[in-house]
Amino acid sequence: MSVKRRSGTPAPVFAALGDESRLRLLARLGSGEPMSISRLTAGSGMTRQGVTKHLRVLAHAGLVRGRRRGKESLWQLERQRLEAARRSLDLISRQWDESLNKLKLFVESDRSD
Amino acid sequence: MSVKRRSGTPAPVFAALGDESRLRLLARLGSGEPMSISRLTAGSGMTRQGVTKHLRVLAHAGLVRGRRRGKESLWQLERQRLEAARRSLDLISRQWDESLNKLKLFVESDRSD
DNA sequence: TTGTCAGGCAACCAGAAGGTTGCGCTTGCA
DNA sequence: TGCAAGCGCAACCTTCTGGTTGCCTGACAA
Repeated sequence: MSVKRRSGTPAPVFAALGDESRLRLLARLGSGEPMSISRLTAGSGMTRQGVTKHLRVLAHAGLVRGRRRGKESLWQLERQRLEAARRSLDLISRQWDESLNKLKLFVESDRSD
Repeated sequence: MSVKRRSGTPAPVFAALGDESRLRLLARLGSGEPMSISRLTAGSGMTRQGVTKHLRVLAHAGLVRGRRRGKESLWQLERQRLEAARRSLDLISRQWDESLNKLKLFVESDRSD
């Protein structure tokens, strides 16, 4: 395993996604090629350091990855985490469905008319 | 529309999901019947007020709904938000895929060998 | 009517989070 | 060799957040 993460809980990923600025960064990164911090900063309405902080949060959640090329550092999306998060939502939703179904069946069989 | 929400951004929903305590509450609520605050508090390791606060956050994100019955207030999941959140993730992921594909096609057609 | 159970409201607190500024270090180019 | 671009680090500030405690209100059973 290359990245140090306890894969047990999806909360950190959701927390990382729970900020407008970060979602905007993800959207910009989603448009294709890796981008440098300066480029991400331009038109973002905040400081380069602000962008850097957000990128680190995203990276710590495994949603993004950065590498250094020359004097600039290029960042790109890391897709697997998004899918993992989606699977978590699926799980919760499905668990809920099953419980509801069981409950419904139980209630209906209980009427016994 | 019954709930006051700007449906533009999914960030609040993700932010609501980005906390372990709240995920645990969702999991317990996902196991079927609506539950009262006292019942949710039991075994949660925090105060009733803490639980109440989290429930309010979840409710504000549209993930949960509470109604009063007699002297207790019953809470249950609200599934549509979960699906909406999942769709948001789908969207980001798909947008990314498309961009990557375009880029790949472009690069490959550029080689022209 | 009185006691108790379930909640709501408000104040408070410590720590985390979003964001900025200042400074110093490399990389690359003229 | 010198200078500017791009970045990292650290300190700082303000606001938000997770959680608690204290007190008061409403529902209901005896």
